Amino acid sequence: MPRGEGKFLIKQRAFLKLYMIRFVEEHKMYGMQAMDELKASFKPFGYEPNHSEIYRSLHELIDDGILMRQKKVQEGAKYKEIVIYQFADYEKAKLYKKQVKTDLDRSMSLLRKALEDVY
Amino acid sequence: MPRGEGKFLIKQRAFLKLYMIRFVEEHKMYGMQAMDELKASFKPFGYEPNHSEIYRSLHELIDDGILMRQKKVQEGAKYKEIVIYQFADYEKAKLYKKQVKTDLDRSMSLLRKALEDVY
DNA sequence: GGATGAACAGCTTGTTCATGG
DNA sequence: CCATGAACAAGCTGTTCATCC
Repeated sequence: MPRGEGKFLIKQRAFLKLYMIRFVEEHKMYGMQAMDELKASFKPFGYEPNHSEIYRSLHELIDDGILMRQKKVQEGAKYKEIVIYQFADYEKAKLYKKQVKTDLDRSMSLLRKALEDVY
Repeated sequence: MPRGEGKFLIKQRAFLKLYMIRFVEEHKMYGMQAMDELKASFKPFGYEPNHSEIYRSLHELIDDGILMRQKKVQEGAKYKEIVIYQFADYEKAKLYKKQVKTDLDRSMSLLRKALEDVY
C-alpha cells in the first residue's frame, strides 16, 4: 500500500494496523482493550487513537486477507460480547509488517532531515 | 497550533511552513523555486510536495502574521513574474519554529516507539 | 452498559482549471 | 510559457448515532 511516490508521512491507519497485527500475534486482545492499551501507552506522546480508527484498521486487515474473525465471546459480565481475531494468512501479515517498517523508516528519515535542516 | 490532544503525526502543512520560514530567512526563494528544491531534496525519501501545498503554506503564514508579501519581480525571461516574501513578525516566526520543533520531536518519538514495540 | 459497527461531518491534501504578464 | 492562485475532488480521520446481547 505504501505507493512511494509523492507521499508524506505514514498514515495513522497503517500505524494502527501494525499494532493490531502485533496484538493478534499475542492473541490477547479485542478491539476496545487494544484501544485502551494504545491510549495508555501513547498518551505521554500526545496521541490517543479513537475507537473508530481501531475498528477500521481491523476491518481493513480482514479485507486485506490478513485477519479473520474467530468468534464472538461472552466475557464475564452479563451484557458484554467481544470479537476475537486470528490470522487468515500469516505470511501476508509478515509481508505487511515488512512494508510498514519501510514506511516507518522512511518517515523517520523525513523528520530527522527536517530537524537537521532547520534547527 | 499543535493542540496536543489525541493527534497523530505532524501535518504536512506545518512541515512545509517550517521550510518556507527557513527559505525566507535565507531570503533567496520564491514559491516554485522552493518547491523544486524541496522536491529534489526529498525525492530520495519518497516525498515530493506539490505546488498547491507550497502556496497554501505561504498564504497561511501570511494569515498567521508571520510573513508578508514583499513585491512582485520580473525575472530574466519576458513572461515571468515572481512573489517575494519577508517577515512581518520575526518573533512570531521563531515562536512558530519552536512549536513545530516540539511537534517534530513528538512525532519522532511515536515512530521510534512503534519500531521498538513491533520489530 | 460495554462492545461493535455504520453513518455522517470536517479537515487535509491532491488534481485540475484560470489568470496575468 | 511560467508562476501564482483558486476551485474542485478525493482521501483520511473524528464525532455521532445505531444495534446487539
